[in-house]
Amino acid sequence: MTDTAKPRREQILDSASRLFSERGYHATSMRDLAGDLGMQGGSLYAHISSKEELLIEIVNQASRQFDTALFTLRGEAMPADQKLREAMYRHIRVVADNMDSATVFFHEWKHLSPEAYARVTGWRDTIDAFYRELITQGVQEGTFRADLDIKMTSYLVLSAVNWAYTWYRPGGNLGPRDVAEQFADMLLGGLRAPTGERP
Amino acid sequence: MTDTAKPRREQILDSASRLFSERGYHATSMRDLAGDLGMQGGSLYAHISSKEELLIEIVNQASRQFDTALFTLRGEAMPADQKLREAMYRHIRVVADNMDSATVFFHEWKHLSPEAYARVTGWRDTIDAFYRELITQGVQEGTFRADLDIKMTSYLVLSAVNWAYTWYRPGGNLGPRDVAEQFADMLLGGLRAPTGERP
DNA sequence: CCTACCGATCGGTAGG
DNA sequence: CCTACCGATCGGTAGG
Repeated sequence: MTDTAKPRREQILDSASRLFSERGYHATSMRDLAGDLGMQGGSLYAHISSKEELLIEIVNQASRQFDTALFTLRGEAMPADQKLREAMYRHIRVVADNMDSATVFFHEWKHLSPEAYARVTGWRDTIDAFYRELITQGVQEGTFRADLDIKMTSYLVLSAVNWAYTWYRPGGNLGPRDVAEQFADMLLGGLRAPTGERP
Repeated sequence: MTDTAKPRREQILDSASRLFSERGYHATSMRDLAGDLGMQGGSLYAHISSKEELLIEIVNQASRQFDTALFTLRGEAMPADQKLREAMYRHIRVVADNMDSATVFFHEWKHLSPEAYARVTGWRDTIDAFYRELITQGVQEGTFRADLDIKMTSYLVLSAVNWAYTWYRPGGNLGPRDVAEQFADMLLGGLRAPTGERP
C-alpha cells in the first residue's frame, strides 16, 4: 500500500489557492479554509504558521513557474518571431495550468508584507525585461518592424498572455497551445486583410 | 460665494475608490475610510447606508462610463479598422481617466451580492458582444482577415485595453490617444516586418 | 487535530 | 457629525 494522498500542507495550499482566487485573500477566513479541508480553524496552525505565509507561498510558487518556463528560452538561438510564439505559449500554459494561483498572483500581491511585496515587484520587472529583450532582438535582426516602441510592444504582448487568467477555462476545447498560436498569429501578422493591389 | 466643494457623498465615493483600489475592498475598513475623510467611523452612515452600497456605486459608475463611451459608436458607419481604433481609444480613455474605479471594477466585482454581481456579468457580456460585432463587421466587409476567430480576436483586443489598468500612469507623457494608436497600429498591421521580396 | 479561549477589530446603530 | 456601544467575527494560541 502506497500513500497516494498529498501531504496535508499541500492540500492546505491547494484549498487556499482556490478560496483566495474565488473570494479574495481578506474575504477568506481561516475557518473557511479549515472547513474546506474538514477541520477546525485552530488545527491549521499545526501545519502553517500564519495566513500570510500561505499567500506568500502561493505567490512565490506562481512566480517560480513563470521564471522556469521563460528563462530557459532566454539564451536560445532562434528567430524572434518563433521565440515570441514559444514564450507566449509557455506563459499562457503557466496561467492555464495554475488558474487559481495565477489569479491570486495577479489580484492579491498588493497585500503582501513589504519584503514579499518587493520580491514580486522585482519578478515583474524581470519578466518585463525578458519580453523587451526579445522584442529588441526581433527589431535588430529585422524580424520585427523597425518602428516598434519596445515598451509598448511588450505591454501589448503581456496584456494578451496575462489577461488570459480572466477568461481561460481549462478543460475546454482550447488548449494553451491553441490560444498562443492564435494570439501570436494575430499579433505577428496583424488583423488587417492583405491588400490585393496597391493603388 | 459659491459652494465649490464636492458634495460629501461624492467625496466619500472618491476616497472609497482610491482606498478600495489600493488595499482591496475587504482590507479597507469603514474606519480607514472615515479617517481618510477626517471623520469618525460611525459618521459615514449619515451619508451612506452600507459599505456594499459604496462598492456597488463605484462598479456601476465604471460600467456606465464604458457603456456611454462605446455604445454611441455602435451604429456609426465607418470601416471596421477605424472603428476598432476609435473603440480602443475610448475604452482606454475610460480606464485612464478612472484608474481607481476601473481597478475596483476589475478586482472587486466578485464580492458583490448576487443581484449586483449579475448586473456586472451582464455588462461584461454586452461589451464582449460589442467587440465581436465590430470584428465580424470587419471580416464581412473585407477589412479584416477572413480567417480570424471572432471570439479569440475580441479576447485579444479586450486584453490590450483592459490590462492597461495595471500599467498605465496618468500624467505621464503618454495619453490614452497615444496608447490606443500604438496598440491599434500593432494589432492591425502586425509586429512582423514586411518582407522585401518573396522567395 | 480538537476545544476553548484571547484581544482586536469588524460593520453598523442609538441617541444626541 | 460625535460618542459610546452592539454582536459577530477575525487571526492566532494554550493545553491537551
